[in-house]
Amino acid sequence: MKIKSKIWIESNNGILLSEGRVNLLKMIDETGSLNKASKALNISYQKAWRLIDEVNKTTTQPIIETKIGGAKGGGTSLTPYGKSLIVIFEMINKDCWQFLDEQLKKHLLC
Amino acid sequence: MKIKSKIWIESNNGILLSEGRVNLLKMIDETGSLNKASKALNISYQKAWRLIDEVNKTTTQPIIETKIGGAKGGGTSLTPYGKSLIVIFEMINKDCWQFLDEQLKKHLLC
DNA sequence: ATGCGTTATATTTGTGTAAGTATAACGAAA
DNA sequence: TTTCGTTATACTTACACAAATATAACGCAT
Repeated sequence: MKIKSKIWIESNNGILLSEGRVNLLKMIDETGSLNKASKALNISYQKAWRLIDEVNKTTTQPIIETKIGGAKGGGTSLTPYGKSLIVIFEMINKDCWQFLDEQLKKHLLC
Repeated sequence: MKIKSKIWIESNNGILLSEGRVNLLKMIDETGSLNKASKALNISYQKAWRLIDEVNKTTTQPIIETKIGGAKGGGTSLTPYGKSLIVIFEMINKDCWQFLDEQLKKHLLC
């Protein structure tokens, strides 16, 4: 018997952050490329791009920087703001899980 | 900017409770019939039945009692255990929302 | 015994989202 | 100026899941 949750943060322009998006951002940070990140997460580049595009539309400050062309073809990296979003989301998510586990125990739902 | 969540409780046999299932249980309690409850929630009877069937598979104690046939065709009602599940789930859900709102404020994610 | 409204299922049909395909643009380096 | 790996985007196809359809079973009441 286990309690689970999915949390996400949205503005009036759409979804800003969810678990999948945060995973993608983390992978971009690791690989320095949206293309590599999508392969690592086993999703299509197109889907990854769409997710990031949506995230971008909801924020005023940019969360990523992209470079097109060049010797290495280009790349994508996170802005400091983007990195901070990951940290905050993961903290809230972790705390939420802990909170829910406590609630389940408290109400003895077994 | 708003934080949202979906919570659900699952056992090793499948999902026990989620928001949709709780709504359905509440409506069954109000109407005394799975058929009427499904119409009230604007979902098909088949979907409602499937949901309830899954819930039943995850619990040892029964959460509903069904009657087939008879003058009024039959009906479905909640057991005391079923009613208590609703109360507990809604309490946890409400508390979770409040918790998340506090978290969002705390981290000033705006 | 027939009708009725319900529960209980299987089977078919639809639909919305995910996946796949295709292609343009870019710019540093050789 | 050609090559390369990437970002960026449109368009088509596939598929899982929801919805719809169909039908059986049930048992009280008339």
